[in-house]
Amino acid sequence: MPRSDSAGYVRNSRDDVVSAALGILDQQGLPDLTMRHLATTLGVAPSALYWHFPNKQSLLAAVSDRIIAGARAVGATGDDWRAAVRAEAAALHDALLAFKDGAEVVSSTLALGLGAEDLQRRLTVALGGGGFDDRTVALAAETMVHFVVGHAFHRQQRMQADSLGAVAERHSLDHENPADQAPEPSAFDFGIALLVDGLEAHARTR
Amino acid sequence: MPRSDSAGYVRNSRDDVVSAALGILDQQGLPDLTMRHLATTLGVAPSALYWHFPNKQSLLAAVSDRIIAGARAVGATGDDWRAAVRAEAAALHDALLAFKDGAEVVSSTLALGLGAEDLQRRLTVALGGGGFDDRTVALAAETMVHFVVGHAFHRQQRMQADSLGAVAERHSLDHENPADQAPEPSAFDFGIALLVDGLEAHARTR
DNA sequence: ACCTGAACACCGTTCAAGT
DNA sequence: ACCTGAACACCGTTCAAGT
Repeated sequence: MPRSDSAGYVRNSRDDVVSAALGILDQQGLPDLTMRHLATTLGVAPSALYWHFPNKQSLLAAVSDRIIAGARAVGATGDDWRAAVRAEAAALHDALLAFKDGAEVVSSTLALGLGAEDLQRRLTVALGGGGFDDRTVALAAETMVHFVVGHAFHRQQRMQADSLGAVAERHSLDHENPADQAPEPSAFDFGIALLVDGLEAHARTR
Repeated sequence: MPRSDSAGYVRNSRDDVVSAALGILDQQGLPDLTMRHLATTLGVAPSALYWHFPNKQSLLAAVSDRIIAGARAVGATGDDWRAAVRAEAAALHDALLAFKDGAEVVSSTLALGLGAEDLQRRLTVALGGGGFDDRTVALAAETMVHFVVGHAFHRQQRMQADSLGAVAERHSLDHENPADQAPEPSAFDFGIALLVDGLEAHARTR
């Protein structure tokens, strides 16, 4: 909560800045999340932001961490590691979709190695229930991260493109059955199922 | 090949522009691939580029298409669709890594639906050899595209980060065995194998 | 602890005009 | 067919200084 200083100007905490950034991201999108725009929203000069963050990338990393932290906790699923992995992947997928351009922000942060490690960590934990060796778990988690983020990114861009233009042609075969009530499994579920099945096959050959 | 005009200034074709852009991308990286820098390299005013391309994104889409077109042709692999899929994935992966920041450029173009369809198309064709139904092929291809691009992107960013800083800590368990001679299968091979195995399992349950 | 003010060194894009 | 010149509306970042 920004407070009014005795000196008359606003004082923001680091968390205030991240919250304002998330607001701009969700309502206007990543292209409008500029340091100058963010500063204006906070009622502050652009240079003030550099007291809280050394640069824009680290701000985006903090935003990214908050997006991932919003992923719902997955309840105990008994001894079914396959269900646990699927649930964890779905929770992370939903968290990326919960904010406009969320997947893109997390993708760039992840690529730069600046944060969002919780994504990989949660999948790693879920996969741990399968009793695979550490290397297998790590590689499978990495593969899933690429798929989860890539899918969400692609989906979000498509939504934006669709809402923007009267584009006649579909550029993907994955149209998610917008009207159906009992649709076939989505492209996301399919991809995750493929990976889980692959892991089971891998386990049997040892 | 840029020619000198009778009027005294250079005349570039659309292909000249794309080639110059690829050169800057590979030698300086995506952040330095600006319209102004590109124009300077071509000996032309920035506004001249807008005769060839309506905007920067469409320029990047053309660059992206050239990167994908550089993927080596995969020879006939007999009747082994698994080998064909693995070879195709590896060829595309290598093409993305052949230019600095290549994966990032292709990723953004792909996300915006502006090009790079050849990526999906080649994997789709390779998967066709497995005799799956069309929907399965399309979804599997999409899953693989996300993995191939995501992996290459991540890897390229890591290389850049490593070359840049004396960063002590590893942020991934995938360290690619830089010195080993007969290394374990790479994270890339592992991911692809997982997907191929998953597809086979899927096929058996029909 | 948090912010201002001014500056530096850039961006992508448009458009009328030139050859 | 391809380019110039000038302009518009922006960027991220630094730094000395203020309270």
